[in-house]
Amino acid sequence: MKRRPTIMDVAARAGVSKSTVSLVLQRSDQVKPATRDAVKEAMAELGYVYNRAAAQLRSSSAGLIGLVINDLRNPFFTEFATVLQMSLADRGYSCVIGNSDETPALQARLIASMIEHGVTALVISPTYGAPDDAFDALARAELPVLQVLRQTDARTNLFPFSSFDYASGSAEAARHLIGQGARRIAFVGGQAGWAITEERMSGYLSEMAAAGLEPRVFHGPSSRAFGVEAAGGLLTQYPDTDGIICFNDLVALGMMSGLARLGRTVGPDLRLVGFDDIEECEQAWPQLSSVSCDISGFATETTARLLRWLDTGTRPEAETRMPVNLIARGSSLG
Amino acid sequence: MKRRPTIMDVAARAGVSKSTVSLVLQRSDQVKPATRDAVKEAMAELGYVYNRAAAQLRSSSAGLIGLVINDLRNPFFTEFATVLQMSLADRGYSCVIGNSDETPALQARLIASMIEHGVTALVISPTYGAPDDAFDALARAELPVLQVLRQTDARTNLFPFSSFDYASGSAEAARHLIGQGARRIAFVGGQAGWAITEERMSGYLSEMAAAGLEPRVFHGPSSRAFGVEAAGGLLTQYPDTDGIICFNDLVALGMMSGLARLGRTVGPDLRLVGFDDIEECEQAWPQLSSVSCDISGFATETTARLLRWLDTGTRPEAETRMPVNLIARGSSLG
DNA sequence: CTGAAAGCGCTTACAG
DNA sequence: CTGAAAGCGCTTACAG
Repeated sequence: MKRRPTIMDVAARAGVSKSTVSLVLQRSDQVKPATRDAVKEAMAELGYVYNRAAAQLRSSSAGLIGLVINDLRNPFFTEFATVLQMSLADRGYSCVIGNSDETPALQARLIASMIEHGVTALVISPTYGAPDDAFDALARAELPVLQVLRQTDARTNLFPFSSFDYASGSAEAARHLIGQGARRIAFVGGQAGWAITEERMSGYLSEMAAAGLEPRVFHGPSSRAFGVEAAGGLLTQYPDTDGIICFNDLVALGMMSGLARLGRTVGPDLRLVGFDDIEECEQAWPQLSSVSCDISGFATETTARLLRWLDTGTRPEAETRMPVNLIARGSSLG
Repeated sequence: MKRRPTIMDVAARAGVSKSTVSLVLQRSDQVKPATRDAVKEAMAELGYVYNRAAAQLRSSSAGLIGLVINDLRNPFFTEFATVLQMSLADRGYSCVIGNSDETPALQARLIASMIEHGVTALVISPTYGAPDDAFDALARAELPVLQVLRQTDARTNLFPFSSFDYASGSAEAARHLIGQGARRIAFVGGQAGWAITEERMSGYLSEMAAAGLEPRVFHGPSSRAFGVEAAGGLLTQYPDTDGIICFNDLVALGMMSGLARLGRTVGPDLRLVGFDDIEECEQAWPQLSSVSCDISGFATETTARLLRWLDTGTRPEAETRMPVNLIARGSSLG
């Protein structure tokens, strides 16, 4: 276990002081090019590796961003986390990541651990059901924190919130189904009481009311398994259903599968719309109509918003909503 | 921006020296319970937060594990990464994570950045096509490194490799299809030339040869999109195909969808088997037969293997294979 | 443009 | 069982 070379070793080899090496490391332009090159050569020769822990101790920033996600297995969040990690890596930042698995206790531990690691900032898609003081440790640490996709802490002035305009998305989906002739339209999925369920349902409820139609709502987990199971439950209770808007694509895709199992086909008699427009929608058969949320664009925008905050020191606006739009496909057309 | 309290502050408040505080932090049992409680109380009162960067600088370990994954969007790897992260969190470790996206240059940058962050160890499911010296930086850093799911560096004595026994899995799948009466069986998916493709195909090839049957192979990306597209290509070239083994479930699920689009149904005339047994197999209709790899068990086993290495200092055996087993479902039965 | 010096917040022998 | 001291590898004013 030989000692890793330090800036002292590099300095000695390059014949400069360690301050100069440090300046080269920080790409300072007050170092003469010739000196810089000599230092870089010495680094290469010695196999020098930058020690971020030491740098962080002194300057209190290690280029580490914390990422806490409520459900990393859901492809919607996987895509968000992956694109965010990759775009941050492009800008020289690393990511510590944690799946809170919709569990407040786990989320609390993850947050604490990321603060200990001295993350520069935190991006969190929070778990519902956590105590109101869940973010207090973050406030005390005076850490830049972005709430994304879900807002659980009301202090959006402290923890800016960004998401999609879900309400108008479900309104568009409802108008689309009504326009296609559907009348007995159900909303399926989404945990009762979650703010995001309310948001994704609100446009449906208002459009149904505007059209004088009776809503029918089936809440449940946002999983494929629930969709499969809900197909039977829904058709038992409301056999005449002719349109379905699902809380998300997983539920919708599960529903398609559950309906197929019951011998029902999705199409003119039973129109189906999902939410999120994950990649799989296009590959399903029939192709799944969905309210498209550009999650990859949202992730790069999140990176941009965060780095602007870190660079300029000005907090982003309290709430931002990215537009969504319905992609109508075979499951609700024809 | 007030200064965070340090162990000095805690020591002062508790009326002990900072060494004692440090010992409490490390759960040393040479501190008298009464003293320990006093220190803990002082910490709580001051809102003390452990500074891992400082600890790491001194002791060169921050409880950070690096995780480099070739394709984080593939649910098989997502599940692995998620379970690994969660089981490591259970043991007090955090994860820096990076998606190399099957890109050698990205992988190299991720590895370098993780070394700079001073990770305690690295778990990598590597990208194919990287230069032979891709792992050299890791060897120089003398970092414990586990190659998982794919082996790209031959030095398994340095970088122990663990994966599944894919060859016997595809053999079992082939025997199953032959037993069900299929004779014109194709293997679809997997990039030509990748070791993992060879492994997953080898059992199929040997069983076909043993049964005196002609193999038919369609290589391509391991994605759902490829599966959709391959359905047409396969049936055009070999319309009489009566059995298909796919490189992974994504290809198989895409294939199911592509076949449905062409008006073909999976079942007695065209039996289908996937690989990995991701959760979706059970929810598809017909349910998808698949070679089950217990990826979640593999992830917790990886955590155990890694921590054993860190705790005892003895490197795990050079190669480990977890058994797999075929789960026969509707797509290949009846 | 470069160097000497202090210090970030811990851990780790070493005394006592 | 507890304390005093050194040092991990950087960055950051401050001189020159």
